[in-house]
Amino acid sequence: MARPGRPRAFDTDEALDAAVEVFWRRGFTNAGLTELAAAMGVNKPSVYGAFGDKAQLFQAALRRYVERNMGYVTEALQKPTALECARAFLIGNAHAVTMPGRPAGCLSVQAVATPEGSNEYSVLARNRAAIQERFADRFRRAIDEGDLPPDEDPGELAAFLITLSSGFAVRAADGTTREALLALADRAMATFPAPPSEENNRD
Amino acid sequence: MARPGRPRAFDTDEALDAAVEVFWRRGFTNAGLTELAAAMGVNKPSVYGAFGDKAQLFQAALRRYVERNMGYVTEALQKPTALECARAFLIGNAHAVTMPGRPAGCLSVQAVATPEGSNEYSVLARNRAAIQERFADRFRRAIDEGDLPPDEDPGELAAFLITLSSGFAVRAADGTTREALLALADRAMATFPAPPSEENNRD
DNA sequence: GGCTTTTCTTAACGGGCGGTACAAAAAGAT
DNA sequence: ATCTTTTTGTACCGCCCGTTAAGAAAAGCC
Repeated sequence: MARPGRPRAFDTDEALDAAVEVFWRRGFTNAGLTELAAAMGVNKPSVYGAFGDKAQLFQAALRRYVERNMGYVTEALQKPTALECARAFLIGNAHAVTMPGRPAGCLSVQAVATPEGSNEYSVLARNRAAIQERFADRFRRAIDEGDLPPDEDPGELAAFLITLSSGFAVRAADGTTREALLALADRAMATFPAPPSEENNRD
Repeated sequence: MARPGRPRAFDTDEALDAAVEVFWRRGFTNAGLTELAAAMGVNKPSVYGAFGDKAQLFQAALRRYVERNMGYVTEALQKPTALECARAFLIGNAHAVTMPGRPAGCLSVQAVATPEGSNEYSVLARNRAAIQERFADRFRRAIDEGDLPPDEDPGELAAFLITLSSGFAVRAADGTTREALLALADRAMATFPAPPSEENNRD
């Protein structure tokens, strides 16, 4: 089982969690390798040994961030109706960007100011686009199921949600409270289109 | 009139415009002084001579950005009704963050990932908060003028607009088109509360 | 003409950045 | 025990960062 060689003296997942925290708080460029290694409780060469260079570490951190702090996205997508789905997403996002004891805002948005055209930037943009696409798919299904009006634009509706969540992330980083964001989520949901007619699926 | 000493060989306003462009495209941390000076068409010591250090240059650039690229805020605030005011702000913002030939997004949001607690960060956050407060004041007046329902929350309404505009900036930086943002602005305006009753001011 | 003042250009400064060479240390393999 | 493999800690690399020292150049002042 155990491979030969000196065993790693630290838990890679715990170290990665620490890296997530630093990138989340400081963004990609501002997070220094010395700072990262210190937060991870590890020497710099060990970081390179376990994760590769800074760019690879960032991508690993982003993946971990998504799976540990963006579970609300998948949960929201599983709600039975489009309306519940959208509401759960906004509420989940408002909570995620205002978690007590964690950095305010969203790792993905916090790192907007990475060098343009860099791999880091496009990874973040693609991440947002992928989530948007999942919601667009969900809303297309909702139209098929008669859960949304057939003339509704599922892509635009998804874009609306992602745009709001990006805004939430910026405002949370500015110090906006969870309660204020939840109130904004409520307000935004007032635009959400009602089903075409009550309990009338057209299958 | 003319002071003694060798005259400055460049136009400080033009140089500042070039600095705005760089900060806008790259954010505070990613914008290097070598890069800034080159874009400004000036040697580094001249930058220090004319603007002070990087932080002061950034603040000067932000001030210029506000007065040259955020005129739509003041214009929107002068609209006769709260509804027109809000709509003009969102449409103006959608245009501003998608100006052809200029960086996508907003300088103020692009620099979110400045070191937390730094002067640069708090200057940006205060800038957003100040704009939000101007809209809150405008909406308070609208309630007095019977232009908004008296039970409406002017601060929350203002926060909603600022949050949307922050989201617009992030999405524009991601490549979202002006048309798509304008559609989102339309959608958001659907939530906007109507006046209490038609053409009925209560003065 | 010199003298003063200001900006110009050139060339560098210390420091922190991302990244690594090296050898000691700790495990399995034989 | 000795060899091989992998991680560890230390100490360092070259580079680019923001910033500045030094002196030449260009204006007004007298």
